[in-house]
Amino acid sequence: MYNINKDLANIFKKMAAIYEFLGDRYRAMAYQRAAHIIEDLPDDVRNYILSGKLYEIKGIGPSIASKIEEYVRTGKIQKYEELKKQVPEDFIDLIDLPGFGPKTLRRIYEELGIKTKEELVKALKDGRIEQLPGFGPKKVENMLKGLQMYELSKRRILLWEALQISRYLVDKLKSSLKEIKEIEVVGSVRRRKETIGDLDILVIAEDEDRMKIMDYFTSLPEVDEILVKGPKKSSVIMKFEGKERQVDLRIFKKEEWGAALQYFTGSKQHNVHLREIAKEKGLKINEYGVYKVDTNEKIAGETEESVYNAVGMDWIPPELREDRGEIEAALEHKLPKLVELKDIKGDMHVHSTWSDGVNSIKDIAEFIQKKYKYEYVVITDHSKSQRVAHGLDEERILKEIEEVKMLNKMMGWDFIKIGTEVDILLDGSLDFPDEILAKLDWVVASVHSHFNRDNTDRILKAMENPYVNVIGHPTGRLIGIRDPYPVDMDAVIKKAKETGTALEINAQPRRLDLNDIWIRKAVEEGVTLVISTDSHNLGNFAYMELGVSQARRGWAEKKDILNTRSWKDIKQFVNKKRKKLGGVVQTH
DNA sequence: GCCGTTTTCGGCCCGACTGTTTTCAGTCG
Repeated sequence: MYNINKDLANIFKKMAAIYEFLGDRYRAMAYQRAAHIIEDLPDDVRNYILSGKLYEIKGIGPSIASKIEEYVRTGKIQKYEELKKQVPEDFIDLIDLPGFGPKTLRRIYEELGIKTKEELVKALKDGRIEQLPGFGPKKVENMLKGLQMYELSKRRILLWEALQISRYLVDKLKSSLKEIKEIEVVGSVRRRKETIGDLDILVIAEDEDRMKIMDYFTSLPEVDEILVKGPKKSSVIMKFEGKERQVDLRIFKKEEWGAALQYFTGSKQHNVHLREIAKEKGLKINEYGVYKVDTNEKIAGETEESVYNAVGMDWIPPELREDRGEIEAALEHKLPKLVELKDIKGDMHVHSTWSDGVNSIKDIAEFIQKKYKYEYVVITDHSKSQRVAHGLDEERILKEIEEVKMLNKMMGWDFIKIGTEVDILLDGSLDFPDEILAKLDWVVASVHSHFNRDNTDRILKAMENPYVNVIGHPTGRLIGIRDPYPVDMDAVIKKAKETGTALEINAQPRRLDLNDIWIRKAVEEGVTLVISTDSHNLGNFAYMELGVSQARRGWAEKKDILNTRSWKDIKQFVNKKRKKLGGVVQTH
């Protein structure tokens, strides 16, 4: 069964845009919210209909629920078809462009009769729009710029790239300006979302130093264009390796810092929900602090903890701030104690020169021991079906096992563990016979072919093998490049629990697979997870940070992540499954 | 269109900056 949540979310987003154009702001907000909710659902909406739970979802009322049912039944939403006729087709997308709001577009449509993007560009250039009352040359210029940026502004960058840029800018600003007392990158970077649009930076400084900081910031060599420049906020377009990014800088006072961090970290839905609760308690939250509504007395704001505490909540880790239940949990003091990078004891999916990695096993082992202080590393080279990756056949993997034994002897202890990333073949069988798999410490099984067919049965069958310990990158997606292959993840999660197989959180920046939604589902079902870097060179080991933040976004605690445990415990995990499914138990 | 241990009607987060204005609407995050 194919997941239709995304299709529905897209329709509701478009309906929201149309309602905004029509001037029905609040109805637009309702649809926008519904779109987000549906996108975040861990299950196909059809399952919610079947279980009668659709009407229990907060934010989905009778009207939107009936539209969801209509779409499931007929593949269409009649109301949407009617709405589309009331707005020129091009305008639905234009509403998202910088410089184009609903009011502006509406006037251009009504007063000039413009219906397409081409006509719009023409009218902007020949001065017709500039002559409308309330419009002027600057506004027209900004609209043209908005159109130009269309493609660019829509493209999001990977979290990893955003983190590199963020850290560079923070270092640069902090080391160049002693006036900056504190600096932090906020927004979706701080929440560790898998892709990032703009970068938001906050600093603390004295009032009299503001303009000096803004002058320095807006004249950095990477700045391509200044969009906005004021004493409290500046906005620029920066160019990094040919790619354009919007970067915002805001300056606050020390006593406002916590409120500012909270406000600009978002997400928007999280903040709206938080403010609603504050309001119920007679409080008002803005980016400067928390205030009593009746007396306007400021009661919190210097630290983020004080802001959350003021409304009766525990501090919420940024990775959870998506309005997916964290606010309710914080009110009840039931937030999870999330896994941390320092909890990680080893990496369990690594490629060496034996297949398609660039470093020898010896170099990998020495590097990891020195830099990461792990207790173990598992080498998991490809199996023979992966010809392009120099996958190993039976003969070569036996030699690899010998090499690892030899290296461990040299190092004086069993730091290196030997495993494989074995291909799950089309029929669900594996690319190595059980006799080989039985000799290994750890087996990752992954799908590397036939991405278009339904891969559920194939993966379920692989999980039934007593030697398969974890499913690698379970959905096969590549962010921004390839959608997940069709797979019933609910069934995979169930089977994982049943068979004692772990699921991987692959930390490669473009994979981050499982994603946050599926991690949460797996955690709820009590499935064990493994965070692995799938490293192909020494630099890749740093991706562990991304895997951990993704796990945190999925509400995972230390106990949910296998590689926070010692190797003794991991061996127990392996043998438990082998025993249960009739495999040969590891003794070494 | 959604929501409600103050409300089933009347709200729906809030402030900065810009561009166009002689005091503010529109946009943005």
